[in-house]
Amino acid sequence: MNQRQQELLDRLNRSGKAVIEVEAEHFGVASMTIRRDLRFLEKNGLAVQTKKGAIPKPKIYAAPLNMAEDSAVKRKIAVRLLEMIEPSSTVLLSTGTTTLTFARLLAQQNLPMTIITNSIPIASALFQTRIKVILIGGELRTTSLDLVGPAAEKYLSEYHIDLLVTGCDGADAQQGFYTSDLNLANLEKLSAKVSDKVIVITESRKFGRKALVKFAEIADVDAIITDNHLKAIDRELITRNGVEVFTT
Amino acid sequence: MNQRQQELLDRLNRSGKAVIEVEAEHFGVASMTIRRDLRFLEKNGLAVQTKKGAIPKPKIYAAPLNMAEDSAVKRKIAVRLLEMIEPSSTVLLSTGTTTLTFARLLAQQNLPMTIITNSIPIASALFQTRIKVILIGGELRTTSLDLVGPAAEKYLSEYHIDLLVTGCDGADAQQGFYTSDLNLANLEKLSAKVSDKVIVITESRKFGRKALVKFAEIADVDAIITDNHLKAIDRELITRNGVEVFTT
DNA sequence: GTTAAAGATGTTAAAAAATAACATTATATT
DNA sequence: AATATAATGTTATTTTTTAACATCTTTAAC
Repeated sequence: MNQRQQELLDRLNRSGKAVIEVEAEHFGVASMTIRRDLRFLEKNGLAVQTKKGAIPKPKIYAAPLNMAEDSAVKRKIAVRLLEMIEPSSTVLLSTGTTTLTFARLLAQQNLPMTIITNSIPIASALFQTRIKVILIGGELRTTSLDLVGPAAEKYLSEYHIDLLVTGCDGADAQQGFYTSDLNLANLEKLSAKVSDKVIVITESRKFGRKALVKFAEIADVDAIITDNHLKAIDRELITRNGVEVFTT
Repeated sequence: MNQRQQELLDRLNRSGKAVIEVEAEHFGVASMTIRRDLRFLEKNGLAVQTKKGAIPKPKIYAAPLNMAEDSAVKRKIAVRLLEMIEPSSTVLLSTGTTTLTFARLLAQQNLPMTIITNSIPIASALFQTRIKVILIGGELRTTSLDLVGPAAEKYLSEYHIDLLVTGCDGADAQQGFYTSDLNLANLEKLSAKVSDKVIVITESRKFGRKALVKFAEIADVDAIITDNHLKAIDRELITRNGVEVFTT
């Protein structure tokens, strides 16, 4: 990378964008030269070419965080859960999109509490709040920004948790809760074991969809928070197990 | 925003990019329609139009993340370090801006190796590459997205590392290396202990600036990689300790 | 139900931008 | 200085984007 390319990259990072004609003027070179420079920067993962120029390459870790948009349904569930949280308690918040929505809500509340999680997006969402955040170490999954594996389990086994809050990929009112990753299922089982109380938060549409691995029986949990489209029969089956059901 | 635009945004966020012709095909509409949709998404701050399509709008995150831009000096140091890395080795990459620059370089190379780190940005930068990433658990610092504390130390103490790569906040050619956080210093000391080899990468301007806590003597490290503005006297003092110095 | 209006989508010609190919200039090497 | 090599500039060609307008769809009013 030559002097001009470096300065171009610096200007790009400083201002957030580069316009070919403007840069060609600034450096006193042909626009073709700037085109070649931007091509070079893109090739090296430092920039992304846009319509008439380029922008800095979006940092990789930002993208997955943006992926999980908060849906209206998830936000309602999160608000319902918030009412049930004891201030100053220690909560284990497992990876998932609904739990992430809840974490974003918590960040706004800024309560003095401790959150333990295996999700990088959740930890990031709680960054620079009054909440003390402990991230469980482990192997980074290639499918999502969270940590699982034996090391994660070992790490977690030394904690004692007041409340576990987790989501699920699938649920059945008689069978229990499912996730699509075996490693994650193991971690979830252990999480429930070290926690005094377990709450599952999930959209009602997850009911009837079984995923790869079961990580908990219905009776293993203390409460389920879901939206108001939960079928009456499912609700009946759950409460029969002594599990509380809260809807939005 | 209509149904198609919603789904288009969804696909955009999921895959990280949208190509006009591909999307037109997928939705069974004219490419002009997708152009109009992307124009709309850009206008609403949800996407940035690129050469033949668009990417999701890079969200600006907390200041500490954005400040860590790759500078030309850091990139040169990172390139120099890359030449010295054994493929398939296990490297402990400590938190820092220079180490983050190196991680970004590594992500482009996509070598089959294992990286252990206590930095969330570093772990994220290596997400979805062939590199196996292990994130050390611990307490999230409020000043930067990394993990420290007794739990982190306990976690780390069970590993054996080929090579530790770390930066520093301050350095002195006679006294050693400094950082501004006591917890981090403790972790750094332990990191050096569990590693066969230690390389410090740092900009030469850090020399002569002492920070709060010393975490290593000069003689504790095997090599230092810095830029070519390192003073001759500093270089002399370092090599006298049997420590190799590489400059860009 | 009909009809007008507004909005969305499709089509195509014109404009703009990007590329490729080659010419020229600068830089490095011997 | 001669030569090779790399970088930059120029321009013709191709591709992409835009703008303008035609057509189709939806909505709302009557």
